[in-house]
Formats: sequence, C-alpha cells, structure tokens
Amino acid sequence: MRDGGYHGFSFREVAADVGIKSASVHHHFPAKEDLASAVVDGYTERFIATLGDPADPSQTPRALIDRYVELFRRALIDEQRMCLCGLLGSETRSLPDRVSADTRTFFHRHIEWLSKVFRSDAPHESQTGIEDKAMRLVATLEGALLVAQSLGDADVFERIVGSTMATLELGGSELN
Amino acid sequence: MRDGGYHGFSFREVAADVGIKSASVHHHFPAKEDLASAVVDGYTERFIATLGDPADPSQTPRALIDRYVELFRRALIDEQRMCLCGLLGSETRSLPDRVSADTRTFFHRHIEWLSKVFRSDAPHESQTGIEDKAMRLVATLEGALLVAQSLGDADVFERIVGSTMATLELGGSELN
DNA sequence: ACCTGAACACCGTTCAAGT
DNA sequence: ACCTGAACACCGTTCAAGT
Repeated sequence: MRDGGYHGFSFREVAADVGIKSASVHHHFPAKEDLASAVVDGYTERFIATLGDPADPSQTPRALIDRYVELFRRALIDEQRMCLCGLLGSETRSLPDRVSADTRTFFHRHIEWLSKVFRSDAPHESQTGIEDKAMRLVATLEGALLVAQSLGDADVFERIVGSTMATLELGGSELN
Repeated sequence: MRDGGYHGFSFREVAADVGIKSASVHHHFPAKEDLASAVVDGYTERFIATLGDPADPSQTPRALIDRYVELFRRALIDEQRMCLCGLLGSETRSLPDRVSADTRTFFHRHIEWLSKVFRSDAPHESQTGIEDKAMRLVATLEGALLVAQSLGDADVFERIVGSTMATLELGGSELN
C-alpha cells in the first residue's frame, strides 16, 4: 500500500504474508475498504503518537518542527517510501468513502498539531496566518517526498526542506 | 489514470471508451507500460508547451510564475484532479521502469523551466539557490494539490500558494 | 470464531484466427 | 494493418461447508 496505493496490493498478497487464504482475510476485513481504513487509522495514530505533545514545555518549537520534518526524512531515507496518506491523498478521487475520510483526518490532525506548535512560537500571530504556515509545511513536505522520490534523489528533499525552513521564521522570540 | 493511478485503470475500460475490444488495444500498446508511457509523454509535452518560453521578453518573471501556478490551480478547480505526474510520482516504487523514467523527466523539465524564469529574475543568484527555489515551488504546488484534494477544500490550495509566493522574493529588480 | 475451496465477474497478456 | 474470441493466471467478493 505504501508502494502502489489502494489499487496496488491484493487480499491474496496479504493472505500469503500472514499464511492464510484470501477468503479468510475477508472474515477479518469484509471488504478492501475495511482493511485499508484500519491500516490508515493505525498509521495516523502511530504518526501522531510519535509526534508527542505539541505544547511540550521541555521542547522548543523549533525542535518540535525539526522532529516533525525528521519523520518525513526517515520515510524517504530509511523506508524509501512515500507517506502512506500522501500516496492515498493523491488517489482520493478513486478511493472508497471511508478511506478518503481517513486520509482527510490524517491531514486535519497534522495541521492541528503543527498549528499548536506555531502558535506557541508566535502567540500574537493571527490564527489564519498560523494555519497557513501549518498547511504550507505539510504540503511542502509531502511534495518534497513526492518529487525526491520521483527523481530518485534524496538530496532533493534536503534542498527543498532547507530552503523552506528559512521561510518559516521559527524561534524568533524564544531562542535558548 | 488521473484518478486512480497506474493500477487504477484497465485496458478493458480504455477499449470500451474507444469502442474496440481490450485485445485490440494491445495491438497499439503491447503492454500497460507502453500505454502509460505514451500518456505521460503526451502530458509532459503539452504541459511544457503551454508554459511557453521561460525567457519570453514580453513577460515579466512574476507573470510567468503566475501562469505556472495557474495551471496547477486549473487542475484542481476545473478538472478536479491531481497532476498526473504527481499521482504517478507517489507511486514510483510500483511503476514499470519506463513510466517512472517518464515521470522523472516531467519533474526535471519543470525544474529546468522554473530555474530559467528565476534566473532571469535574479541574474546574480547562485545556480544552487535558483534550483532550490525551483524545486521548492514544484514540490509545494504538488503538495498543495495533494493536501487540498485530500481535504476536499480548494481554498487550502490558495492559502498554501499565497503563503508560499510571498517567500519567493519575485520581481525584486524588475517591477514594471 | 476462524478457516477453506469453489465460484463469479474482473484484470493484463498471449495467440491463433479472422478482415 | 487492425481487430477479435478464447484462454491463462490474476483480482475482490460471496457462500456453503468445514473445524
């Protein structure tokens, strides 16, 4: 699913990996939509859990954003894969309702988390401005992953991210 | 293909659209890889042709970039679809060699075109800095398309793009 | 509760047979 | 040169039958 998207994996593959027959997989997940939905939900939960508290007082906003970026970097470098929801998001129009809804939730929660971090970094900025920055960061990271993977060049990711970080005006008032 | 990616369309669908049998499609495109490759090549050529000359003296760099952004906006608003190569790029790892090579070419040519525009806007900037900006713009637009489509909210695209354009420092020396 | 084989209409691909 | 039907191993899904 991380490689070929919703249409790029099969019940028979999953069954073979687990060591049962494909008809048996349907006993746990009646339709492909159910299986995919469970996978996306788990992916989102793990991602958000790894991010931790966006208002963690022991972490500087800059450090939290760096950690956020690091998760995308690891997808590209270590796992050599897209973000699951980046892939599914681009397939939205051909996805079953529940799966596209789960993908939507993924991005909502990311924007929410990032907004909280940016908020603690810039308490007086407008909520719109904060959200704009959050949306721009997720979008740029998904896009950087996508383009770097397409070009088969991890350095492209670093160049895009490096050039972007400079535009976020992070840590202005709380360098320590 | 613009909806479900490489694995999301079939020879039998294409055949039905054209009014022949699926076996007949194989006469024109022996394998799915050949069909997809032809589609991607045509898409790339049309896209680049629409962009026009990146050094067009009758156009300000800012206007050229605006036109570039406008093509992505139209994909989202008018066609309600992803960029074909954005979708395929996210599937890179499960694509036949020739199709992923074609997708790579798409992004190379976009970065090349954008670099020329940025170059004419900033003749003294380093080539690395120019390319970084070009890569960042394609990546951000692909990501903005992806996130806006995932959230089912075209306004998300506008907010990301608006917030990004301000960081490109365009038209500094040639306002007219 | 969990698994299975067999069936269904689908998929890419091949090929011998038609015009 | 272009099309076709039939076949192959694949796909999601269903279901009656097993433990």
